[in-house]
Amino acid sequence: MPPKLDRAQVVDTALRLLDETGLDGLTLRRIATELDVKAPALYWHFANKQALLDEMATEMLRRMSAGPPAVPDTWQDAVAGTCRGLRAALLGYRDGAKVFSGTRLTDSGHAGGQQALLAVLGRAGFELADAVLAFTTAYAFTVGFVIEEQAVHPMPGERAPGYDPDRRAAGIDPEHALAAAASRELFGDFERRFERGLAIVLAGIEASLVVSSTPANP
Amino acid sequence: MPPKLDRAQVVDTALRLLDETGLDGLTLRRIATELDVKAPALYWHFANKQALLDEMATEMLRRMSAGPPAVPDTWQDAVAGTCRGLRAALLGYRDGAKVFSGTRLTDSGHAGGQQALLAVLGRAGFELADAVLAFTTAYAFTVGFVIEEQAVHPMPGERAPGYDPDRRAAGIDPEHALAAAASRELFGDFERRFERGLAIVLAGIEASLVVSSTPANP
DNA sequence: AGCATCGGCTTAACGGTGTTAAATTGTCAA
DNA sequence: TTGACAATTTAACACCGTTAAGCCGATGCT
Repeated sequence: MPPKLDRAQVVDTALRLLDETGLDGLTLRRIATELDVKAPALYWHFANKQALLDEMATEMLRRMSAGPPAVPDTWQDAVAGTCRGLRAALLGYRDGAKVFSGTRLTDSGHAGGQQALLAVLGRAGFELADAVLAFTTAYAFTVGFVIEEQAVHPMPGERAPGYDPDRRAAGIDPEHALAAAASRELFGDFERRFERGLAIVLAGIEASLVVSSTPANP
Repeated sequence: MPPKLDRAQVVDTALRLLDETGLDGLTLRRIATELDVKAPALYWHFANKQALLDEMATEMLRRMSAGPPAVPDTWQDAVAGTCRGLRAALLGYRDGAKVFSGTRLTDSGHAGGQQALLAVLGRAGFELADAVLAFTTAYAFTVGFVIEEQAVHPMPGERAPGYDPDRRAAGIDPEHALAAAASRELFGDFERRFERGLAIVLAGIEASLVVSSTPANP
């Protein structure tokens, strides 16, 4: 019997469904139905649901690295490019950040991208430990940022209920005028805020870790 | 009939149970049993499970702010103190970061802490927008960091299965020697890495946002 | 005092979930 | 033709969040 299913196809469908249903609505039965198959069939290809989610997260990253390698000129470009790519990958699917942060990556294929980034940092004069510290810091910032971003914007464009900045500000004790004004700032313009936050992290890396002040592009 | 239950007590028990069972194992029936009550009773006090989780997250933060106000000398101390407090609060419970990042805070009580932090930043010469940017960046870093930290250390002290650094490194394509070496760096010494990452963010804020170099306390 | 109100809980049940065991089908090799 | 084996279905289990209806004890009104 020519197998109807294979792992890649399941992952693919599951990712497509994720956008429609969200992580909570993503059930094995629903995925199976979409594949014209009964739910237990999935257990032939995956040990359990978590294994499928892991593979989904891995596939998300794989698609992020899919583009042209984009050789960067400076280590700043390399780190920023990786972070922008990661953010784009997570924003590419509803609840992408939550799926991602809840899983263990199954594939060490992304080691390639990591390797390239570390190489660039090394060439720019970073010790290995410093390079790791630098990119994990930028990475943590990115994941944390997108998690909050997707809490407000489940999908790019649409806005989650209950996250209207003005309503939110109105609910705050008027004694805390600053916090109220801030909350208005908090829920908009994620694109810009991400870029500025990223710039902060890069500046911090430069200020804290770059020892030999070799100019990036002599 | 003197009510057996009240909201605070439910939240308290749920938080205690969270440590034992983890977020996945935290069911309404289990919480109810622990309170010597049947599951539907909880619906008298909470609209649904999500509402309970929201309140749990809020309570976590409330306990973080519980300590002495800790008036900081510099804006760096203020931001760092807040981030350290947040990390400690999230690490205080198993899956704390996941619970937290999956919820909308119910209480604007934490606006007080926010207010204080913004005030310190304002006094240090930050525009409001810059102050917000600064602390949200530090905040995003903190949340992202702890999420990864708790994926490796579900509870402080114990180590998640499958996250042994050496095993992990061994699984990596030997072509990517850098990445392999890095992965050994990646899973240890979270305390130190957090502090260094935080220092990076602070340095970045200083380099990017501090315009008028007025001393913090004139 | 008697009666109605109502807060706070229980019992019973619904539809749905992830997961397992066993039976079933189709395909290829001997 | 028969047997092995991969891939799927059928049936079922235990448990989940949630809702509806009923019960019981306290409280307030007349």
